[in-house]
Parts: sequence; C-alpha cells; structure tokens
Amino acid sequence: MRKVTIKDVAREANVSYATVSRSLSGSPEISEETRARVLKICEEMGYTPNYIARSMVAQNTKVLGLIVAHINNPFMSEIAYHVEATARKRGYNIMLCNSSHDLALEKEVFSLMIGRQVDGVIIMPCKRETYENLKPLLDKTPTVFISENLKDLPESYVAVDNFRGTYIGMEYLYELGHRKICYFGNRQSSTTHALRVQGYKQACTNFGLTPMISSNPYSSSTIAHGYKLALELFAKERNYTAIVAATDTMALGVLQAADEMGVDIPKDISLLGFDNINFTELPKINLSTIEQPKKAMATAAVDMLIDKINNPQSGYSHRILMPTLIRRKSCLDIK
Amino acid sequence: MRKVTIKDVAREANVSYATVSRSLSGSPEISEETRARVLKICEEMGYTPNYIARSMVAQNTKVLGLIVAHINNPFMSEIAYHVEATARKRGYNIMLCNSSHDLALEKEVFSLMIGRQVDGVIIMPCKRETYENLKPLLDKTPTVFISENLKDLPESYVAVDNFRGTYIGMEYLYELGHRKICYFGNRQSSTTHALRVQGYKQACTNFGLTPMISSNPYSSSTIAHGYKLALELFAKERNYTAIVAATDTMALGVLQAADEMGVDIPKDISLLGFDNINFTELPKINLSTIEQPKKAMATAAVDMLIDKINNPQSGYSHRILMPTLIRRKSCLDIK
DNA sequence: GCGAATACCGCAAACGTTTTCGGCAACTAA
DNA sequence: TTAGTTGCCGAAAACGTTTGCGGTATTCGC
Repeated sequence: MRKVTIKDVAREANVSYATVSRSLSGSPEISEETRARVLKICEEMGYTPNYIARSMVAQNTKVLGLIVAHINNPFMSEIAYHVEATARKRGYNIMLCNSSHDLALEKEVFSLMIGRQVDGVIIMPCKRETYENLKPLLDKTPTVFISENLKDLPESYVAVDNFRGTYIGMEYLYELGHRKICYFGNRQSSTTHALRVQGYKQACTNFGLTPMISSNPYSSSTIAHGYKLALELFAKERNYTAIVAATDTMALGVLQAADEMGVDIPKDISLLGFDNINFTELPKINLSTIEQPKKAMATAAVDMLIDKINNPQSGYSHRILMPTLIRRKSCLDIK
Repeated sequence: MRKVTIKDVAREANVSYATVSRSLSGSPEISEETRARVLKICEEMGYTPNYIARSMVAQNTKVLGLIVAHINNPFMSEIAYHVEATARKRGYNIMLCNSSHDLALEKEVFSLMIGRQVDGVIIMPCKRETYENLKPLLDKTPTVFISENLKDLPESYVAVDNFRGTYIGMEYLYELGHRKICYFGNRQSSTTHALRVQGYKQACTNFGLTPMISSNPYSSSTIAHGYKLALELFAKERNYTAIVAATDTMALGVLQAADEMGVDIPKDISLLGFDNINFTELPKINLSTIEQPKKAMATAAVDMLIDKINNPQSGYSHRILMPTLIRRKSCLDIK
C-alpha cells in the first residue's frame, strides 16, 4: 500500500520534482508541453498529492476542528452537517470530536486539535465554563464559538438572538390568549439559557404577567429533565395554560409526562419549544417552537473562522441571527 | 500565533533536539535527570508536539476517515459518536465527510481522504453501487464498510443480521396473532434492504402467510416514502393487521399518514420499525422496533479497521451482529 | 590500573512537498 | 555580434519530527 510520490513521477518523467510540483500547481513558469506530459504520467501512475507533506511547508493544514458535546444530538448534528459541507466548499476538511458534556474532555480534545495543527476550531461549548476552561489555549489557534452566546467576551461567536426567541414565543402565546405561562429549564451553566429566561421575564413584565420559572439548576436540557419538571407541575396545580420549554428536547419530556398523567396537549395546556430539531414536525409531536437558523449559523461560523485565519490580527466579531416562530399544533388559541 | 517547536525547547534546555524528542517519547536511553529538566522546560514554554511532522516520519497519521451519507440522520450520528469515542480511546482522531447520498461526492471525499493520508476509512455506503463506485480506490487505503451488508464481497464490513431482524419481528407479530402483514420499502439499491425483505418472505413461508410488499424501487427510506406508501394502503384496503417498515424513519411516515387518515396505531393496525433510532421511545411515538446494536457496530468497525491497518495482508472479515426486538406500544396483541 | 562494557547524548538523514534562487539556452534589440 | 531579456527548468533549503549510528565519559570487573 506504498503510495506513489512526486519523486516517483519525476524519475519516470525524467524531470526534477520541482517541475512535477509546478505542473500540478498550475504555475505559469512551465511549458505547456512538459506540463501535459507530466500530468499524463501522474495520471498513469495514480499519483495523489500528500496533504501532510504539503502542510509541512505551507504551514497550514486546511483542516478545521469541530468540537460538539454530542454529535448524536439532532441540533448539533444538523449544525455539523452544514459546517462540514460549507467547509469543504471552501477547501477545508473537518476533524470531529465529542466533548461528551465534560469540561476536562473538552479541554483535552481542544489541545489535541492544536497538536493536530488544525487551522482553526469551531466549538459548541458544552457548558458555561467552557470559555474559562479553554482560555489559556485560545491564543493557540483561531476559534469561533457557535450557538452559545458569550455576551461581551473578546472571542468570536455566532448565536441566535435567544432573548428575542423566547420573547416572540411569549408574544405568540399572549396573542393566543394565554396569561398564565410557566417557563421550564433555567439551566444555570449557560448564558444562552440565561438569555432565554430574560426574554421570558421581559415579556412577562411588558404584558403584565407574573413569571413562574420551574427549574433545577444542576440538570441539563434533557428529555428526562423536562419530564421531571412537568410531572411536578402537573401534580401540584394545573391552572397554567401554557409551558415554554427552554429546548425542544425538554419539551419532548413534557410531552411524555403529559401522556402519562393524562394531560392533553394542547387542549389542557399549550407547549412551546425552542430549536426546531428533527422530528418535532411529526404529526404525533407537532411541536410549535422557535427555529434557530442552523444552516445560516453553520456557514456564518465557517466563514468567520476562515476570515480569522486569514486575518489573525483582525479582532473578533459577534454575529447574532434572528429566530423565527414555527406555528404547529402544540399551542392552542384560548381566546 | 507561531507555535513553539522542539528546536526552541532544545535551545532553551541546551540539549540536542533528539534529546527532547526522546524525553517526550519515554525512551529508556536518557537519564531521568535530563528528562525531568526537558519536560519542565516543555511545560514552561507551552510546547505541543506537531502531529503533522510526526506523521511525516512515522508514515502514519493516526487519523481515521468517516464517511456517512448525512450526519444529521439519527442512526448515522449515533454510530458516528461511538466511532469517534472508541477511535480516540485507541489514539486515533476522526475526519468526517458527508456524501449527501451522492455517489460522485462519495468518491470525491474518499479520494480526498486518501490525499489526506488517513490511516484507514470507515464508510457507511450511501447506495448499493458504493462498492463498485469505490472499487478502484479500495486498495489505496484500508477500508471497513459499516451497516451495509456486502454479502460475499472481498471487503471488510460490520453489519447487523438484517435477515434475522425482520424474521424475529415477524415471529413477534405472528405470536401476537397477526396473519395479514404488509411489508413497506423494498429499496432496490441496497443489499441491506434486500436481506430484510428476504427475512420477511422467509417468515411468511414458514408461517404460511401470503407476502405483500409495498414499495417504490426508486425512493429512499425517508419519512415521505413511508407516508406515501401508507396513504396508498389505507386508501385501498384495510384488512391488513400489521405493517413492517424497512426503517424507523419510514415507520414515522406511516404514523403521519395514519394520523391524517384517522387510522389508529396500534388499535386499527400494528406497526413495527427497524433501527431503533432516537425518539422512537417517546410515548407519543412508542414504536416497537428492531434494535441495531449501534455502539457494538461502531466499536467493531473501529477495531477491525485498526487491525487491518496493522496487518495489511491479513485479508478481510465480515462481522454480523445480532438484532434484538424492542417491544413498545405500536404492536397490538390481537389474539 | 587497565580494558571493556555501559549509559547517555549528539549528528544527520529521512519523510514528501513547495518555493526561492540561480543557471542555461534561446530569443530580441541595437 | 553582443548585451540584455525572457522562458523554462534544476538544485537545494525548509517545514518539525523520529531514529539509527556513532562518540564520549563513566563505571565495572579482575
């Protein structure tokens, strides 16, 4: 399985290997005659250029690192798809690592990628502490954070307007006649979630509603968490007419609890999610939710990163994209 | 953003860079005294070894390519997670590419990975023609196919026993009293699917049932396809008591059609899926299905590949894992 | 106290490219 | 004819490692 190198081609073509290199790179200082001959021999011998060797002299790898908490999470995998696709369009490949929601692991794979000489990394933080966790490494390679809002931190990121997301969700519910709306899932370890809560609170203030936030600071945005919170709420009281879940995943947990407790959604209580992940559009689920423009976020992140790679001194940028409301069947008009 | 190299460390420590290299690699022919001193200086200077340079001399990259049709597919992303995790445990990193169900693209990214000098690639074929498509390239790098059954082809693969999968599904339905069972989705372009159909047919023969296969040879295993087939069936006749869908995704389409046509699953008709993807366990879905042991498949693929990398002349191997039945609520006992 | 073994470390080649520099031949201009 | 220009190509350095080989100083055995 020994690969044929540029030297093999050079020997065969009876030229120096500089000539072979120039033939392939489309350099002007070579005659069309020899170029054609060299290219033909390359073809015949099945030569494929070695990116590793090229990286050595070029001092770049044309590889981007992508770190996600867990690729088997519909939101992340959709982002990952678009990151890979647009990166490839731009001449880059993707090295993928999962942090498995573990800060130590996240740091480890980040270092790993630096060792791998990636030209830059796109990271979807696994926790709020990610920034502090990675801080000493951030000057080692261009980095763009995605999906997590870092507020005024001096690092590039792209995120959705989380505040506005829950706010327009609340507007929608208010228009439908809802006045007792409960919020699920103020995860303490995430700025993203903090902003969503702020959007909720602001809407409550503006619409004259009394906020009610149900959460467990230590739990994550899982199905199990939504399930647990919903179970508690349904057991206590049922005078709320709507629930706003911090994520679609949590909303799925709410659905599960409702099913078990004999609570009908949306007849008994309305439910709004956030993210618009895969399968929420299924008729059996039919979850109204706030869409994050995942493709736009992914391409923006890739382009920001490439820009940062090409202009290392150009500072940082924050890109906030607009969420949109997806009206499906889980929110009832009760006017 | 210039990185500190082994030479910088050597100069600082006043030793040759061979000594630095040996200190890091744990070579015995170096005194503990100087090793400690060198390691300390490495730490202080923030030295991280350059894998690219290492790859040049080692003639390997410790990178594995992973090609999937679409990472935003719950089955593939779950496999991808475990592939990445176990590869990392074994000292390898993952380069990810999507083929987007396109043969030309699949070939292109495969070549790309060869150029990238990956030590081997794990590929989830996007179509049946994948093997012929990639054939001229297969001797360029060790390759393991995953999830797709290649029958007797001289290439390594790991797959589930698809024949047995549908067969045990049929056994289950038969035990529940079902005698009129329809199969959805004989996709022509996949051996995997052909085997599932065979399992269905064999069960029909053994149990004395008359097979009924509903399919469109050109369509894929999508929600839309399942939806369309179900719509057709429900419009024509309803004397079938159960449907076996070729994949969970198709089963979700069936669920959608049932919902729209006012067909109750499982009261009116039972439904069995295949794959056990994410979210099928949700109470609103609650799909009985055939589980593919995704983690076991992923680790098997990685280990097979590494074995093949270390023993290039050792031939090929076929690893078939056992599917298991997941009993949920979509299949009714009608005895 | 002497030769031999041992422990430790440096030199330099090698991995497969790209690119700078320079050289040679042919051509142009006077 | 000659000096200058241009077109094309080769030699060699460089990228950051690893490793075989050789060399030196120290230790050991007798």
